[in-house]
Amino acid sequence: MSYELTTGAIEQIMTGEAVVKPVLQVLGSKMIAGSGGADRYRLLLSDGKYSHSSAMLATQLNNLVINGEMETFTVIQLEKYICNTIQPGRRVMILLEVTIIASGATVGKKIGNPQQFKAGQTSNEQAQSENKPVVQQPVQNSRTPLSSNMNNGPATPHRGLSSGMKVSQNAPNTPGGTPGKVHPISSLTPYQNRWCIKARVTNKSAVRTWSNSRGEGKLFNMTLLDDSGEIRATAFKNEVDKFYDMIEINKVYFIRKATLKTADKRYSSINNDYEMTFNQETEMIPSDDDKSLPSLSYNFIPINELEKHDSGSVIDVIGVVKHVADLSSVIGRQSNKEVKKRDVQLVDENKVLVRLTLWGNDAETFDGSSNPVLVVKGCRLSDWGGRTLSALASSQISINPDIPEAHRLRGWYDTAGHSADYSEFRSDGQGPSGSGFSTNWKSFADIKGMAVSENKAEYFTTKGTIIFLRKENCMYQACPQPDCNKKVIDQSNGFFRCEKCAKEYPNYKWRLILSANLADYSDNQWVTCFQDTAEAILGKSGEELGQLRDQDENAFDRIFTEATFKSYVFKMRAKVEPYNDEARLKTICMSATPVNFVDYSKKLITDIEAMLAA
DNA sequence: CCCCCCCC
Repeated sequence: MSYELTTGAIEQIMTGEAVVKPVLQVLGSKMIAGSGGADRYRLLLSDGKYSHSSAMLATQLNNLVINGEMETFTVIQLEKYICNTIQPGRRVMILLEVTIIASGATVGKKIGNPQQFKAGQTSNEQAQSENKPVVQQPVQNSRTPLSSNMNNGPATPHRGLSSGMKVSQNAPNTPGGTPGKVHPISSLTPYQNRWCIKARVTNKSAVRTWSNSRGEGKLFNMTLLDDSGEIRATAFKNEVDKFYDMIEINKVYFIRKATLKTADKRYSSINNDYEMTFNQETEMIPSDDDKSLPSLSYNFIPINELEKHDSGSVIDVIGVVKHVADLSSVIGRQSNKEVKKRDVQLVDENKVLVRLTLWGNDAETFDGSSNPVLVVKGCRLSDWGGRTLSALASSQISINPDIPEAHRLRGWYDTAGHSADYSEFRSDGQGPSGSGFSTNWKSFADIKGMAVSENKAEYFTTKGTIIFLRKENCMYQACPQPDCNKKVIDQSNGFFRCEKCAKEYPNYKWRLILSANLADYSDNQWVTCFQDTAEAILGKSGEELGQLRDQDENAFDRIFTEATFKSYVFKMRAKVEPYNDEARLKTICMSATPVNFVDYSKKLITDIEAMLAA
């Protein structure tokens, strides 16, 4: 098998031309030790004609080298890169995203007979000597909305790079700096440090304080927008004092000398791969309002496309409120506090319905009569029951906003949408979702590989078999009060003391807490079964088991033997919890239902069909 | 350097 490289790409890139997704071969890599674990890798790349060693791997891709996926002779495709001029005639490529086309072992040899590329060996080298990054097309594409059909309104400022890259307005002279050119937000990367943007502040959070094992402090976030894109910025401590009061939502500022880093999509819906952190050097200077700067930016995900996005990510959504549930409340598992909630159903033209949960004040004050158009900027996407949405404290919620998308949805709903049929998300391919039948099929291996985030429980369903039940300590003497299951202390005088009720009782009840090792097709897992599930698995009540243990040990043992190697559909709750300074996956079995083989076979057939279609 | 956002 031979692999074709993009011959001539290195020369083109090094002379400032944008080459879209070139295919190159790795001929070597070298670690450049950095401070504080910030090692970088420099690569020798070849296009078959020329080789060049001025290519740096973005640090988030370091693992590719560490794992050996970039060994010598590997053929790669550059999905995203930028090329910066360090000094006239000296360019450095930074690889931001690569696809491995073929491993070094598979290729096994150097392709072609590449010569070392030297700056200045071509005629157009002088054309590009400005210190301005040349960004190749796919970088720009990555910023265009995923939902183009819903993003063409004037309120969404995602223009092409050519207009975004215009360098027309000068930043002001400041005591601390020299005049500079205004850069588009979309061109900012962690790999350049001399830039100035002119942006409108479209959102500004309250000041928040934190305190954790790494320290404490205060911070606030803001969103900055220009006609090329948007970026999230965070200011901490001193910078909060310095900037918080002077920053006003909707005003325009020149900003420079902040730190750029890779954005974490779990925490924001801002359409940018990077985010900004203010530092002691950062300058933010008010400007006259520039009416050419847009004032709103949404990256709406159509409801039927929510499945294409990662569970846990933060997204923007727009829909008509088809149904509003009554206000209700739940007890937070973590906080143990009561929280108000309200579920609404959102629909759009694609005829898919999704549940959105509003919390706290948003839930209490929400008026969904008259089927308003609801816009939520920054709500969390979850895969509970297929796909559901949950508003966050940071979500910006707007009812019937004056934007084109909202007007279009209004017209559509009033004419057709109100009487249309909608499909709902479901993760199991069977049974109506939203009717307490929600299922999130995942294997034990899936869950272990997901690195379930702390504080957030993952609910999932798997078909598995009991392979071991621990008889020891599977039950305890509990407080006889109906709602108190606290363990009692035997006073050895015929009374049992409950510390929670601060009372002594002449009796107790048996409660089960059964450790079980379950196996599914992928892996096995120790799980905890409390009263109801333990009774279901053992086929005996806690009281019966308690008596049996004291009266007939053989019969007691037999119950465990007989319960072992039976299969069930298990509903589980998995969560990473700290345990002696280490994070452990704690899994609780919520229910164990005998396998309905007709239903389960149907599910398997659906899964197989989906695999074949993919 | 935050990043919790709750329930099934």
